Amino acid sequence: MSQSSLPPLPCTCATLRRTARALTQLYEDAVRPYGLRATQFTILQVLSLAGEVTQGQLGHILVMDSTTLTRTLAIMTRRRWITRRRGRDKREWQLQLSRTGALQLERALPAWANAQQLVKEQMDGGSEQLMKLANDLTNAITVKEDRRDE
Amino acid sequence: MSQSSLPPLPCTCATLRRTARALTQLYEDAVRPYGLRATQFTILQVLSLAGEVTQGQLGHILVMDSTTLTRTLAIMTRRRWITRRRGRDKREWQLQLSRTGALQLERALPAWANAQQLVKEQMDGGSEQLMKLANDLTNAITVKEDRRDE
DNA sequence: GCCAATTACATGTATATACATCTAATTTGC
DNA sequence: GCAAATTAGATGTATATACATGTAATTGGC
Repeated sequence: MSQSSLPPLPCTCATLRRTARALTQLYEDAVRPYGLRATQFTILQVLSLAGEVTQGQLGHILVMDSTTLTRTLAIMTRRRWITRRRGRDKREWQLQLSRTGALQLERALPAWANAQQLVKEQMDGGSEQLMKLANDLTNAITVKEDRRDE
Repeated sequence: MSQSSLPPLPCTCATLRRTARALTQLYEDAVRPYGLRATQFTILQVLSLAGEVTQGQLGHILVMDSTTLTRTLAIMTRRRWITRRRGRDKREWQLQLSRTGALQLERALPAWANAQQLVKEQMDGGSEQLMKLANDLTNAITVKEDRRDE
């Protein structure tokens, strides 16, 4: 089994980027009917779990440059999936899932769960292992200065 | 150990995309002094290993849309890292690493090896496991129609 | 061999992504 | 409390990425 049709790559980064592309195709096929991209779905889901967070905190959680989020959040705010208000610190935005956004997430959730289920089945128990290793690596290489919040 | 500073994400796709972003930062920091992006380095390395391939074959290997490669290859061809010539089938391009490209790869290789080594150390033996699981998943979800070449 | 279907790549468009640089707000030293 | 240093996010720019669609070449059916 596992009759490799893809040549292995010598580079860990290239390998994980390739897997991310493959997964992105699978998941975007799933949520496309709801007008969502992978990143957008992820942000909806994270906001739903995390409640109110600043743009910078969201960037930390996703290991994504805060200025990258400026563009994606602009799209999502325009579509009224997210509400933003200034925090006590007037430089930062407090972000929250709007009712529309929560509804949007709810609608797409079954399609996402299907993709998620398919991955679990294909990996035959290995998906938890994969997630754990991926998270260990992310934690290990994500710069420590990013901590201070806890 | 492994005092998780990052919250786990419920989504396999989001998790792997996050890891890919973290890895990309590490590896791009390494090869940036040589004017290379992660994707560009990967293409140099793959061409060095694979010899002459068509654009479509390269897309299969990287699980990347062939039309995406059009843009990246245009950049790399402009910089003379790659030579393209029409194949017997005049629709396709036969791609090859140029001497300049091979030199470019050679120059950046030690910096890449450092990043690679750092990942290996951080993962304490788990990096092979991670690569294997990632490749299994990629093979499992990559559409089978993509085979015919072997 | 011809026409229809398919294939390989190009192009238009939208989003994702990061870095350099900029501005405004906050924090730190004194 | 003020000036200097830092921080949060915005903006300009370049690349990465995929999909829809277009064009030219190839293949398949007859």
